[in-house]
Amino acid sequence: MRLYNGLTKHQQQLEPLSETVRIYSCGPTVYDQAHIGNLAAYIFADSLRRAISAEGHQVLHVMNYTDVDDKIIARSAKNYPQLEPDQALTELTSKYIAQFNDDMVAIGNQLEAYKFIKATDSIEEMKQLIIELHKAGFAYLADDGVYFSIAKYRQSGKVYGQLSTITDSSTSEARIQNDEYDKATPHDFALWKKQKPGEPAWPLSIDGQDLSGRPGWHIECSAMSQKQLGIPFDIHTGGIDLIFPHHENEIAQSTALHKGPIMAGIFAHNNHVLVDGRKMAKSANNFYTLADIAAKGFEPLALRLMILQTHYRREAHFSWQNLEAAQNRLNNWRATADLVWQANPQMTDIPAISWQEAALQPVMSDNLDTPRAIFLIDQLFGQWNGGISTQDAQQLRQYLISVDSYLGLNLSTTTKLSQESQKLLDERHTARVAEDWATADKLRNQLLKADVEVRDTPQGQIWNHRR
RNA sequence: GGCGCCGUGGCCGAGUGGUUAGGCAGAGCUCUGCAAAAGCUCGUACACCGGUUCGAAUCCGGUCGGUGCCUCCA
Repeated sequence: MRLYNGLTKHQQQLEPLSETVRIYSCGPTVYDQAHIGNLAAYIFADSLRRAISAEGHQVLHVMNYTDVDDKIIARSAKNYPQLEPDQALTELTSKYIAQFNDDMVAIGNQLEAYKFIKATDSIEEMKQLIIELHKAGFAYLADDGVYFSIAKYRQSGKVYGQLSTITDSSTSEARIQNDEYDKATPHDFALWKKQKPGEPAWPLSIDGQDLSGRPGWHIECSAMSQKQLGIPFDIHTGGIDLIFPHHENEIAQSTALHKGPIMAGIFAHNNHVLVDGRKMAKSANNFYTLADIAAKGFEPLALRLMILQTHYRREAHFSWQNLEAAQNRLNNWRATADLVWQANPQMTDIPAISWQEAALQPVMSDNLDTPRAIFLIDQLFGQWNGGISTQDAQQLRQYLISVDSYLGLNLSTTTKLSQESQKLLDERHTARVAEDWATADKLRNQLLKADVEVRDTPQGQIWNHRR
């Protein structure tokens, strides 16, 4: 498996650090419905893990739920004013965690393949890390919380900003203006924020000071990844917008106390989903959710295919036309999948594109080249319009399993025709042989009502399930 | 302002020096009793200007346009 590493800006061979490939994916902040752009990041992470697994590696894939942060606190206070802050928080986050899990399943991600972890279940580890960072001189106390010192980090010989290649001069001006916190320097970031009135809080005391409050965003991922995967682990994923400051800060926190390699060997970031040329975002109010897609009659899996048709390092374009194209392609692929049940002994066709050429493994291990994989599938599937031979049908069954293992489109779940439908199909065959067109057409309509489409070829009828 | 990325036919999207990628959408034709996600054909794409080269969508320079991060963000 070759992967582009944001750390080195080059592709490299994935060489597992241990028997199990350890992946950490920055998960959702559970204060609202995920939109398509958010989901794209998880489709990417899921595809990556699928590909690594398919290569025969054991994988431990951890994803966090960020279930405490400023936005969550604000939203929970607003939605549940009658509850205590911590109860309101739990109420809100549990609702959206459930929603997120539903979305994950809907878009074809393998929920059972992840180890999920909530930030609020790792507060102790976060506190411990903060205390150690403070003890080692990388953190300092301020009026409103605990901060990480970039200067101290650099003094210790470590590099800050290697992912984003960001410099002091490039950020300082913009950041000072937005600086609401009591930082020593603009780059420094909060490890811990002291409680304000009406906010949930966890106890923390350093140097005898009561710092009760909540963890900063970045420390959550550092503590959770370290707890679940150790240091260093193999791959860290997230959207490109997480490169700075989130991942830079994670690296600093996780690396400050360690000698040797930094927190993860490979950082893999997916690009944005665009709408009308602009990044889909809550703040821009140009986002769509799975519910919006469903309302227009499209399936979440069509969205998955639409996302996968663009390489993860490139910007993907969301449009209804694009989604429709993906939905049609998905439907056509399913129709081909149904051929698995319709092997025709008369057919001797051998695919013009060989099974070997259509193998997904080589292209998927080439930096997760999903567009190429889709092209190969198109090539292969386009060959059985007149029917499929017994041997090809058998191989197709195997191929579908492979497609599903990589792309998660559930093509191999194709089901046999029901007995009733099969009976109608047989009757229609008889009617056609007898040139009783009226009956044949009637039967075709009956089948359609059972969501079975039929077409006639010189070799006989071919059916497919309608979605 | 700093650091990046991108610009291919209606919509996507491959293609890193030399034959039509492909999909979806559209038009026409054909096969078929009709129909069909069937077959065939078509629109002759590569932002612009230079340069390198026998030859560039593909390399180099510039121009224009778009956009991302720098603030919560997938």
